[in-house]
Amino acid sequence: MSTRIAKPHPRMRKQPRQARSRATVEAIIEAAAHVLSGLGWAGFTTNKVAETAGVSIGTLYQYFPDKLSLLAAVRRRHFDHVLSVIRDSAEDQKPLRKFAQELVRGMIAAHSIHPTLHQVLLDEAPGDRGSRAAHASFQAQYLNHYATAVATYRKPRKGADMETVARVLSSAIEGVIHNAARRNMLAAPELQKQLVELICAYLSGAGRIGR
Amino acid sequence: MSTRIAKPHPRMRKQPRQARSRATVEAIIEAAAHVLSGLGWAGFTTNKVAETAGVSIGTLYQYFPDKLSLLAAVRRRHFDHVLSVIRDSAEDQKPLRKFAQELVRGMIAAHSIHPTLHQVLLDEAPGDRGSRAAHASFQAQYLNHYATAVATYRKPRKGADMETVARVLSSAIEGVIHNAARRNMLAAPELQKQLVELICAYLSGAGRIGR
DNA sequence: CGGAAATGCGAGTATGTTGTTTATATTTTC
DNA sequence: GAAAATATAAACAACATACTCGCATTTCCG
Repeated sequence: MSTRIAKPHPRMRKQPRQARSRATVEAIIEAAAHVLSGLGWAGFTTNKVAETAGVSIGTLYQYFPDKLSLLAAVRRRHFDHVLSVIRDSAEDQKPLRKFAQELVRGMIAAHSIHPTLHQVLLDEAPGDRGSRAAHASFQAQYLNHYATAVATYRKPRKGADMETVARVLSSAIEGVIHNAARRNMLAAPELQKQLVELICAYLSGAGRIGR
Repeated sequence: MSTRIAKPHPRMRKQPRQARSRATVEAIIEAAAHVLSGLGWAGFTTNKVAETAGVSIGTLYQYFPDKLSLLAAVRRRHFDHVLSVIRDSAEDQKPLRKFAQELVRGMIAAHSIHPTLHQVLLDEAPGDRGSRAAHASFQAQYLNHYATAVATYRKPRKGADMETVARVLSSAIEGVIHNAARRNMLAAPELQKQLVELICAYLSGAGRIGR
């Protein structure tokens, strides 16, 4: 076989070796997340990202072969973060309310840094061309954590598809948080309380009043 | 007083007089909604809209002075539609479950035509420059209808701010529908049922198990 | 120190996009 | 059949923006 091509990672043009460049790369990704969240995919330009990062455009292209690889880096970082939040809030057995509280607190915290990043990543930005598998994997894990929680806290009822319930729950939470983020209301404690109550009510399954 | 300036509407360059042109304008707005929903704000170009409408670009500019006025037209039409759905589902006294069912059915129907239009209009597209008042008015009415429903069906509980509850409810519903739209799952009856249950559970206020 | 490697710079380019106009053709009205 | 209304699409001008390249600066290490 021929020699391995010097391609350490398909997503990075040059591997940062010194501490300085590692900080630079971090700054670029952080700036990219900031721009993406603040200006949306339409306003996500490489020049803007470089400027925001306080870095030259040339420097950016020294580490990221193109715009999409930068997007992919942001996506990876954010998804890893969100995933860890969900995992933590459901890790060991705890009362429903406690679970809901931790989940809400965690999700809100995760979105407080870059309020609309999550939605932009899911809706506006183009899907991962290179690693569709990674994206699907995230979706699967994400849903799976919710499904686990549902299975734990919700008594199985007739004809209630686990997956659907998990999807409804997750998208409802995301909807509330996204909406609050747009209004800069993420910090409002009243909102957190209501979101917790929504979760608890749905999972403990009231509503079937008449029967 | 001086003569009224011949500016029938600031949003339309030329008023369509014949039936043919009225159909053209309608086709343009419809195409605009379609493009906006399918390609997002980033893909929303006047040329694309004209092409989709099966109309020349020149024709488009005969009736819409610029891109934003076209966007405004789409927004107006869509918001009017959504508003009427909510109004209808809460118009007269009916049991909670009935209300929820009609609301869900109506919202899903409204989103089935252009699945992601609502979100694009709210998130990606720039806000109305000309008629900020109109936009605010929509928001107010929208929330108000929800608040009314909340007041009707939810027994007042300690420290539960009506407005917050209404916002949580509306954004949760929007989140679920938006998410389902992205997956082409709007038609799934199981999803509708779960969404109804979510609404009922939250409004009838279970969840406070321990007390 | 001092040379080499790593890192950073930013003007410049090339390429495309896109909103809009305009001169012309076709259709409708009366 | 003339005038008004409507439709056409080529062309443009302005702009945006992803990306390169040659060179300057900093860090590493003997």
